[in-house]
Amino acid sequence: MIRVRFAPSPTGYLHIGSARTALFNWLYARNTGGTFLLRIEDTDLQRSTEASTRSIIEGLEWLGLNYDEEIVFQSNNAENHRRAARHLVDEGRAYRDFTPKVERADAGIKEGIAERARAQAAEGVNHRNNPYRDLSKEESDRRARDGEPFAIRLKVPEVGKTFFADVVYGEQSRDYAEIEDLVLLRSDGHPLYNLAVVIDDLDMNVTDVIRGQDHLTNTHKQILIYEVLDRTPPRFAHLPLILAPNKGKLSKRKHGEVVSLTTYRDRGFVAAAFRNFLALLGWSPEEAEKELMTLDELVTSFSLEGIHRSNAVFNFNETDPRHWTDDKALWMNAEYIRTMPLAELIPLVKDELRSEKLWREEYGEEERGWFERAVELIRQRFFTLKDFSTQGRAYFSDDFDFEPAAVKKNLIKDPKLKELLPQLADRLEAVEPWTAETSEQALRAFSDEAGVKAGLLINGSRTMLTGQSVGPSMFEVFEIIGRERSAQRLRSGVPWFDVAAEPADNVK
RNA sequence: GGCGCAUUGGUGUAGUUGGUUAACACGCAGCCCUCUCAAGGCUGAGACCACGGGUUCGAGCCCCGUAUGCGCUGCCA
Repeated sequence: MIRVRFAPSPTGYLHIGSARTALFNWLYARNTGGTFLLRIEDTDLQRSTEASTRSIIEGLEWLGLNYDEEIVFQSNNAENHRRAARHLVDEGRAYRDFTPKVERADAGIKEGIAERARAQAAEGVNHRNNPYRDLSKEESDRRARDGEPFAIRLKVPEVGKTFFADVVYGEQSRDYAEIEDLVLLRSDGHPLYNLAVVIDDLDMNVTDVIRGQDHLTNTHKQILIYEVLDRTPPRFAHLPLILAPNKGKLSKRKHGEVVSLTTYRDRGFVAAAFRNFLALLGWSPEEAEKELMTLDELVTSFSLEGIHRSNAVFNFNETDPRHWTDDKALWMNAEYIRTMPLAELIPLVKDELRSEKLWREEYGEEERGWFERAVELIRQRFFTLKDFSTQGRAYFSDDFDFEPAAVKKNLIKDPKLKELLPQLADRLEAVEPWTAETSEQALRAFSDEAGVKAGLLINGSRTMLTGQSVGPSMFEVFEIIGRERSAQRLRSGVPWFDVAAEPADNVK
């Protein structure tokens, strides 16, 4: 029976790389009929926050990745970890290190470590030269009893190698000489990552560890711990990383909110679309020609064998509103918005309108039919759910903005429109019944009489009715907006001759 | 510095046991459609498969080296 876990550390929001790791774990569990677990790795008390934990849970919920058992908080298992560490000391597999703790500033730490490693390499390091490594049991016990602080380090054997077969990256081995005597327990008694994961994965009977490739080399240390514990390690499958456009690591500090999963929810992504997109980053199904996949299809076609080894670049451009995130993700979201069953889209649109105070209860009741037709009409050219409340605003409210460019191009350009549009309103008011076809007949007849091109009236009407220069077929718009509202808007006093004098964004 | 991992058009990917015009999607350009913008249809540009050697009748696929990128190297996870 397969048991997998997603084990994020709550030191920030859930970012898309972690979200993908969660997705893959979940897909694998569902594909194999296994169990998907969630463990919050909050052993770093300084950096862990409750807000992060919430963001992780919310994110998983949004993506629809339900976990099968109670959430495990790693900090609750600290006593287990300590017991294991002490046990290893008793067995002589680990030792107390009485070296005083050196504080490290978190910022710039990577450079510091690399530099130190370089310096050590230059003078020939021996990872086993810790003076306390071979301290006699008696003295070690005595100093501990006397209250001298100590960390517990694993006593890595002098010679040998660790091996494991990664499902994605294949056979891996690492010489013991490459592995330092890692700290298991801090001098303040806090268990550290490598010990904690091993103990908890064992506790939770995890059979397959699926996680980011940044842990590939850590795995050797964990294998070592499994060995001294005399337990068999789980299977490991490491995932390629998701990189920023410059092929660097995705980070909050450098890249901001584009890397946060909740940003996608908040900016109008359909969860199914984003999930679909994420699944294709670093994995591809056997029938690769199919990219738009339902959840069921993802579940049935998912396999660890389809995971790649090379990192994937996630494109985005914060400065360009049109390409603020990956083009393909945006395309996929649009594809979902225009093709998903209307019944599934409606609730999402409802939430969006509600959050913008555009939702009216009638839309769910007597005007439900109208609402569905309106959504059907406008969804065809939307990219995100946000578009329903921005570009789609005029369909749900009489209080909408006019795009200055649209006003200029479709209204101000031809002064005749000032008289023609109200006249068109008169004509339309007489149309019976009110449909796209009848309004089209009326408009075309009027344009012939007036001796102007239909396009002039059509484009002018579009801007008068929606404030925009682009949108669905105008006659469909007439039908949806309704006869009275259409006529009213055609006559409404847009002061377009004064417009040019006003600041562009004040045009209303 | 050491160790590890990776390397197919701008991006995501496909490329069966090495076999001849390197495929698909997004993006980009153009055309068609058309009341605009999308969608849709068609067409196109864009990759000497990181580079250099080798093995072979033949290599994107195998081997070696180099470069580049990424990861780990912490009493962070």
